[in-house]
Amino acid sequence: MPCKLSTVSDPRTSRRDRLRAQTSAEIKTIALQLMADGGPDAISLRAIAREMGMTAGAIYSYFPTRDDLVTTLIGDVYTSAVDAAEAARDAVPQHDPGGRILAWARAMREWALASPEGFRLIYGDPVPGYRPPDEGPGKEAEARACAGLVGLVAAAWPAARECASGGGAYTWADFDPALVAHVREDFPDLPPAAIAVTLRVWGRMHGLVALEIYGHLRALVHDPAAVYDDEMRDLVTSLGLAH
Amino acid sequence: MPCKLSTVSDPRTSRRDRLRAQTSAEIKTIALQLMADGGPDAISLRAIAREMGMTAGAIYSYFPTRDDLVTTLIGDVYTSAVDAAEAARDAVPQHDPGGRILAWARAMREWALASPEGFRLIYGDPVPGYRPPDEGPGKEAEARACAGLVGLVAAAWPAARECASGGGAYTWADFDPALVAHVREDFPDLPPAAIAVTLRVWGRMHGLVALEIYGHLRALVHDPAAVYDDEMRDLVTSLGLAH
DNA sequence: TTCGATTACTACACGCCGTTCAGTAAACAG
DNA sequence: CTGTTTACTGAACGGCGTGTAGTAATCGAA
Repeated sequence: MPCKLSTVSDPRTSRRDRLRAQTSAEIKTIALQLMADGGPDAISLRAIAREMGMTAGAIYSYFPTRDDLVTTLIGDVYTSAVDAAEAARDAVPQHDPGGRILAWARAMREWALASPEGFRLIYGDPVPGYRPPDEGPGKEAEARACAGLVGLVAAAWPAARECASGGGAYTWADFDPALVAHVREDFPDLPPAAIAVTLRVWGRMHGLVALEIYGHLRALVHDPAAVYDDEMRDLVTSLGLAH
Repeated sequence: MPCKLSTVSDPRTSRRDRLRAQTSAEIKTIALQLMADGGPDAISLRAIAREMGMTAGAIYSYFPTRDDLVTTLIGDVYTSAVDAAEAARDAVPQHDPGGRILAWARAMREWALASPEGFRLIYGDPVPGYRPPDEGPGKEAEARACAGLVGLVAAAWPAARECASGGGAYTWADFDPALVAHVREDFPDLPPAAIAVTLRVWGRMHGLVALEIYGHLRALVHDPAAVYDDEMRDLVTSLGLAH
């Protein structure tokens, strides 16, 4: 425990700063809790303040507007989701690229089912009138997710090339420069078509989960997990991997 | 033109009924217009009434609540989308099942791009706090869409069976009874696994479009259409069809 | 044609929301 | 101890969905 002798304590974390960080964290915690209870639209500054015994205006000392609070929440939630996916992937040995893809996919689906509001926050209309910013922790987490997927595709690449055949020829210029730079640094031998395959893999992992989360699947099939697993196994197979 | 002699005109469509239907249609038109301009959350009863030179309360003579209005809009929009998909499919001859699948998929994507707000209305959080009802024209349109997809899969079935291998065995009891009845009546030779394949096809068509509409793809690739087309061609191939 | 009933609509009120702003009291730095 | 920065309150503004009482027009039938 650090010394309590100095009334100023550490100059970088004064008492005020600590209280501020604590309050800021409490706001986010309560916001996530409200979202879990009543959906993303239940995140109202007044409700948060009510829960904290404060006034709505007080929150403006911490977040300049409600959308900024939501943006921060998206960053946190997205990061936790990608953490879960990476952990699940890394629990499968590298010599089983198909298994790593399955692990990633299942982790993403289970995360989405565990906190559907988080999924809506990231992949849907988060809240009325909200438009995601072009940068920030949310985009950073998305970049991590994308990089993870590229890694999965790269591990399957020699065989997965088949999957890309038939499509038009891709150039590096067809994709986001930042993503391209990342990919060419980590996987120098990968052709541009691999990014297209990665995006397709992403779409394939995303589709059934999105339908399920938004209630379009639940009424039609009793066990969406089985269908999703079939689909993901087919995906792995179509990438030329065994499982 | 029907006679204007009788002041009562047709008893089934009295003057009141005609005015009522007209006003109701105007409400929906303006709602769709507001949605196209400012997203689904721009559909506010007050804005609609303002546009019509009325008071917000007047709309309650036509729709018991705002969610009912949205539900009606979802039905209209979904129906128009399915109409477009069916028309595109039927423009391709039946002896080209792969082409019909491609046509359906492209029509759905183009419809979504043409009215992304409509897509969000159906496949996303339509408006804050809205929960879709268990019945109504929306569900009916969804049933039509599902039936259309089953038809596409059925046309590919002898070859598409491969796609279903590897997965667990499905029973009719695994799926929605209404859907099952529909399928068994129209395609008596189809096994239960075909429904699972249909749902997977749906998910595959949906995934990339959802990512694109919600802005997750646009930043990464310049031509999402090319990627989507690759994916759909791969889908057709994996169903054992040529294109 | 006239009269009672139905209907469309307005006006107003209630409670919710995000946001802003002047004022206050505490915590801080020197 | 003093002057400044900070966190917070309380009230206000406009907008929202939703009810409710009242009004004026329309309708069905005597």
